[in-house]
Amino acid sequence: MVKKTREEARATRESLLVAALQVFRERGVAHTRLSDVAERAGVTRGAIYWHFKDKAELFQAVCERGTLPVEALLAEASQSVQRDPLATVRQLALMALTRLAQHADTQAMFDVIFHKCEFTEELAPVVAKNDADRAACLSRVQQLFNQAVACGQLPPTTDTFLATQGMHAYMVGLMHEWVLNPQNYDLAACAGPLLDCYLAGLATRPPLCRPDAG
Amino acid sequence: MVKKTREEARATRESLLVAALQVFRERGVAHTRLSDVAERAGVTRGAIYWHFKDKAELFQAVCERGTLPVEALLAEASQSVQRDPLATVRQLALMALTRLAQHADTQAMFDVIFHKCEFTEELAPVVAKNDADRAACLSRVQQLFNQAVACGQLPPTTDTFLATQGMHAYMVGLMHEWVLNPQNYDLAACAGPLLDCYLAGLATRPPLCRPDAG
DNA sequence: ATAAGCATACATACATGAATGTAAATTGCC
DNA sequence: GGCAATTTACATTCATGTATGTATGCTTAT
Repeated sequence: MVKKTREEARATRESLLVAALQVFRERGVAHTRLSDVAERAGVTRGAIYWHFKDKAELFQAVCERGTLPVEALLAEASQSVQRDPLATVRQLALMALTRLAQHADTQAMFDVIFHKCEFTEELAPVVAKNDADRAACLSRVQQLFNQAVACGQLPPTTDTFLATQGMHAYMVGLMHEWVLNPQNYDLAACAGPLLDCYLAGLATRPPLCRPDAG
Repeated sequence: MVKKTREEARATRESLLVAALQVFRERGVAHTRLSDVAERAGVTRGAIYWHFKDKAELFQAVCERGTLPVEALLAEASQSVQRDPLATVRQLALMALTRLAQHADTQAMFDVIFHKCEFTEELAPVVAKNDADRAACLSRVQQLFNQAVACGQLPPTTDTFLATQGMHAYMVGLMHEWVLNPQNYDLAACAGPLLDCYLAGLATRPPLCRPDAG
């Protein structure tokens, strides 16, 4: 039973991605053998090498499959000029956290990325993509914070660069830690209050100093 | 040249830990060959197997060597009953960030733990220790937040559990991201303002709701 | 429309190298 | 001289990548 139709081939590829995500999460990326992934997907290693050059490319595909929808969200929100920039930031962050809270695959993704993966030279392309995504996201958020300053939602002395770094760190930390133990608290329910807390801090006591700013 | 004196043996062990930290950072823990560590330390693999059972034990030793001083800080601060609990939290966090900013070995440690390491079953003891440390830290911080509520520094309706989760996430995120690119901003200089921002948020709009709280 | 031919989507088998753990050998301190 | 500290040598395991096999879907020409 070889040579499937095009649709079946796509299905095989998809099941490989799903299997890889699972096995990566269980064993860690580096310790994962492609034979395990193949077995989980119900094929042999040959199938993997047909669809992907090697483990790195497989991992990259897994990552892109997971981050694609989030990026779409961000891009969508980046289009329009917002009347309420802070609310936009809040909404974006809330959507990201909500998605994480509700989507099992997303949890698996971030678990792998945060705790089951070594970012070494081998995964250079993934690292580069991560960096680019982060930069784009940070840049967009800082834009929104700048707009927030402009329309009086944030104090005029706000260092929006630092505010953005803090915001991003907060998000990363929340996801990083929550994924470790999803039972710890109900993220979907608490995301709003958690975000509002930081945003309130920004409004009342934003970072001002930045001695090394260029 | 074999059979060193006790002091020399200790020095060998120490240099192995240093070498391991470096190589772990460069290649990632899983991809590190013990032969590389040995070479870096100027010995052979045999020396490693004398001092440590295997790579996991070596990694564990590296971790404990790095987290020991931080734990000491926390333990110290946990002793005294503080008159100004929020300031204590601030000071603890500030010390952690400052140490990270100034101590190259600490940067290497967190770089490894956050980005160059897969927490799989193989490293179960390290994971367990991490969990215990985190739990202790969170518990201590929540105590302090409770005291802060008691003495009016935080609103009486504050959900100190969530506040603690947020605080911890913030710290983790700051370290996680800053270590990726220490040139990005001067952490030692910005840590204070960044912390004050979140703490101000806690004071003005702390998380209240927690539907799933037991 | 259909048969030939080519490309596709895998499976199987193999060769290779690499890292590990251990056992034995070596040397020098106490 | 016995043991501590380390080296050297060895056996084994294991995952990888590749090369080859193969059967089927797809396409084109007639």
